[in-house]
Amino acid sequence: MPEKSAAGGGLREQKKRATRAALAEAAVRLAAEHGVENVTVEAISAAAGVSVRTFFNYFDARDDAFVVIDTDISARVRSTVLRAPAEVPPLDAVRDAIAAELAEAEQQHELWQLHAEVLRAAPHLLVRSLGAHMADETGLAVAIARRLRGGPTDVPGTTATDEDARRSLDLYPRLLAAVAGTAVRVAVEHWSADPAERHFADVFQETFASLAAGLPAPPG
Amino acid sequence: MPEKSAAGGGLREQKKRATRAALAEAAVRLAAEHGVENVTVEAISAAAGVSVRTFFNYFDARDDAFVVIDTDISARVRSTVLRAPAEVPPLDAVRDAIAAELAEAEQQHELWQLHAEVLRAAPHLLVRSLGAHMADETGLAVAIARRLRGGPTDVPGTTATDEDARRSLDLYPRLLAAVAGTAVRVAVEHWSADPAERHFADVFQETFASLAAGLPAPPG
DNA sequence: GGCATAACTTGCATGCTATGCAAAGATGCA
DNA sequence: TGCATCTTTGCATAGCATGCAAGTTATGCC
Repeated sequence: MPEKSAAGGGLREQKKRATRAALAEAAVRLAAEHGVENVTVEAISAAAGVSVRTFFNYFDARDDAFVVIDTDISARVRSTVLRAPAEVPPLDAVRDAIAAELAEAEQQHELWQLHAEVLRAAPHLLVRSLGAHMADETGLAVAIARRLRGGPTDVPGTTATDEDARRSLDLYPRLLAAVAGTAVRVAVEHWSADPAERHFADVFQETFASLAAGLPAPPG
Repeated sequence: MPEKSAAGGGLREQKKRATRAALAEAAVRLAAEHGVENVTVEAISAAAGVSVRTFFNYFDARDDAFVVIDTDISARVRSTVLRAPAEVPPLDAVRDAIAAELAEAEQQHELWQLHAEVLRAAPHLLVRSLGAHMADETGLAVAIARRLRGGPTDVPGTTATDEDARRSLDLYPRLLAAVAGTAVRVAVEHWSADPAERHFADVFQETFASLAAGLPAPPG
């Protein structure tokens, strides 16, 4: 029964963390061994030493147990984006924030490996996973929007193209957040098709480079 | 019991299309009226005039009924992309193919509107919708890849940067397909938040313009 | 037309997923 | 210690999803 990162306040809090982690870990290990579809909630609960009913106190749906390893990744991405120097372009800021998180995650290697394996065998879970992790796409969009408002030129007055800018501003953060998430997913999928060939970081950077260049046809 | 677009081969084929469409339409209408969570498979099946068991012959899961409205949109997009003149950049080809389909879809206005409404009220369905699009995504990626191979310069021999190009080629079509899908979703979401303010086509074009420019920070 | 075949639909049986409720147990605090 | 609060659990219930076998309907071939 491993604990989560920062050991929070009281005993209750710790126990909850431990239970959630135990359930998630049990789910992933069982799935790696027997295949996702052959793992029942009952089995997961038993392996974690709690009742089935308790499982559903922690997860809204069976699939969610396979999906969330670290709950607050998206929060960290948001705050990293906000802390980036003002002169860094938004796309770069998002890219670097995500890259940092991915590098971080690789340190929990073994479980992460299993997790990736499980997700690769179950595409519908991969969607759910990326959806869950960075996913409060809307949250990231808000962070980006805030970053833009408090941006480089600390805005004296309103310009002539004001209305036009505001409209763009609404659309742009949403688009950037969504596209970034998609890019990560594509990078992971492409890389995991043949993990040996290239480092993931390499694929990741190429993906974002293509985005930054406006998705031109590659030479060839 | 409306029929689908191009009336396919036999009577069976037609009936299947009709049944699937009836189920999907019933699902969306019931969801719009009573809320997604209050619509049972039984109700959908009854409204479509088939048994519950038959529902599951058409959809793997209840939620899938709310997600796919027109099955062969993606097929038409693919073929349009392939038919585009060779000198058109990939991103533009994809944009125009999708734009054409969307213009088409607006003729079924009312149902489409309902569908967007339902998805907006049910975030988890939107995730699932993503999943559905991902299936098409691979198909679109293949079309893009083929288009690139049979592209402008009809490839005499292999160049020096060959390996590099091949790696890019694998990643690029996937990325373009995925990002295009995401862009459409974002455009729809943004537009549907306030449909009166702008024409959808306008938002759509702005979205793809931002992509083509490499997602630079908007002026402001 | 009439028949054999393949495809589609249906009801039944079964097992898993998910939620509400109330009782019992664990924890935190004075 | 004893009270207030949160958590866990079993039970009941409803809906979701699949396999199977039997009944219906289209299709192709004579």
